[in-house]
Amino acid sequence: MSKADKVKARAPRGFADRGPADLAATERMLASIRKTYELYGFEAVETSFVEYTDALGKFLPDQERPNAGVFSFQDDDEQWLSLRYDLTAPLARYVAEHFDALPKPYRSYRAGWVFRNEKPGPGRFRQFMQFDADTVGAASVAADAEICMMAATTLDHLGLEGQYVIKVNNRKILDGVMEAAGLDGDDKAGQRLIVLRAIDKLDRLGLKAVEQLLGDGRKDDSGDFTKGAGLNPGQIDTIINFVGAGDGEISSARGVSNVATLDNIEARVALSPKGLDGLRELRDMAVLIEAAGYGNGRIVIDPSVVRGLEYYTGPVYEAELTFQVADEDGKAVRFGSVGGGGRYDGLVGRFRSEPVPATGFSIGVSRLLSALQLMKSPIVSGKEAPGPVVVLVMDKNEIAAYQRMVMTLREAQIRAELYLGSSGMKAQMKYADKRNAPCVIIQGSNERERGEVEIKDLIEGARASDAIVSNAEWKAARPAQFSVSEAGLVDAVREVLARHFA
RNA sequence: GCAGCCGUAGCUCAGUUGGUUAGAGCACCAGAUUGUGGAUCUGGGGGUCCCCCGUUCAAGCCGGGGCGGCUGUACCA
Repeated sequence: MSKADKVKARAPRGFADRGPADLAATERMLASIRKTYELYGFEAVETSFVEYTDALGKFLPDQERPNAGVFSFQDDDEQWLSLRYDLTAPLARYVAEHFDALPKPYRSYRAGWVFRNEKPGPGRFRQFMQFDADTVGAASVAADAEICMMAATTLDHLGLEGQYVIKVNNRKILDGVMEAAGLDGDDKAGQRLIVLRAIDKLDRLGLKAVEQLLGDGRKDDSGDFTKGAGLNPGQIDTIINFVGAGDGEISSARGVSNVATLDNIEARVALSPKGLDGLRELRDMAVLIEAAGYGNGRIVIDPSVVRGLEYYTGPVYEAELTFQVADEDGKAVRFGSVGGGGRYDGLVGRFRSEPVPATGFSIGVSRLLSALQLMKSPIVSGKEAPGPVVVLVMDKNEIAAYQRMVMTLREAQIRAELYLGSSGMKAQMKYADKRNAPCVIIQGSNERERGEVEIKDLIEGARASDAIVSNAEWKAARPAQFSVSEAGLVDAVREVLARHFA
């Protein structure tokens, strides 16, 4: 078979493999998050990767095929199925399906993979992990406040204290502001969407760009033109005034108290009744947040937060990391949002006759992990676990004896393996080195006749090699190597391990 | 989707006005060392020069089209 006929080995774009170091780091991070969620009284639940597409609400208006952003396929009865694209819609399905059996309010958490068929980029994958917590069946903003505080606590427990901000806004206020700008009515729905998207870009593009996007439009660096919302100057003023109510400039409204921000909004914008309703909700939340001690910089009311554009109905939140680090090339990396959420009072109600209020928060696990890795957090960069002890095969006729040594080590709860390849001793040493083996066990005919085994401490040996220049010397010295009786194998290996991993 | 930049070995890249059999470093494998991971030296494997069409005596290099990657932007429910 010529090489041209061979399949090219490559992961599909937007999908990533994960090695042992990443897996261990992820596991440590997830354990910390899980512990916090449990502490807050949330219970675990898991739903399937695949849902009926209509349960996700992802059919296009023509009702014939699913939205392009969702991985979908047809069952043998022609029903459309989709890979879940978040954990919220499936939870709504789960709660509706088991409504009678669940305690209300129902407080649950879950971690899992979600899939989006979108253009991937740095830090953006088509398969990624989210870790959600939701309270279903509680209409009170106390539930929203609690979720925000738990998000803050979670990041605190991950060692990010003082390096993040949970930003809070309310979709009702956004609607109220747009109504105040004369953007109410069904015929202006498209325009409202453009306005929300423009506000959402404040962080990334700045105030000037947002103004352009609210007006005629904006030309970006590549020369590409984005059509704007076409608002008149008065309308633009109303929106910009509102967005700037945090600290008059941009989003991270540090130094401005939440109450002051709310007063600002009220003073600057003649909100509609719906907007005032949202404002009152945020005031209630601010009181709870203040009382619990989260008021001072950890949870901040920020008028520029928009979040996902469809199912949110009330308070929305976004967790943003505020520090900057440089990547391997020395370029500054902005993490942006590592999580977000909000109130979605209509989602469960799609399955039931009565409305079911709900609110939740979602952590982007993959993105948070890379942030923690770039800032060299101890949670993800903990000391690497030692590899297995490798028993070398010096004599292929004695494999049964080597296998017995492996079993003896395993029975003593020591990670161990027999070298299963076919190469010579040098290659076996290289193998053990690459496996991070703390030591190797060597028994050739000489040792066997004496009833002994050689133990070579690879960590100590590597250290000793620094001082040695010639290979002859290196070989002759056999650094960090000693001989024990076969019966003393386990004790000797334990001693080596204790030397390095006590 | 739109725009800009870029496609040569597993990785990073060199390759003259178009001219023999396309190179380097790193990585990998082996030997020097019949039983010792480092270092050194020697050797080796590995290429559809992204693909197709065209121009030419001759294309990695020139032209057209396609595909892929990166960046920005849009979309992100």
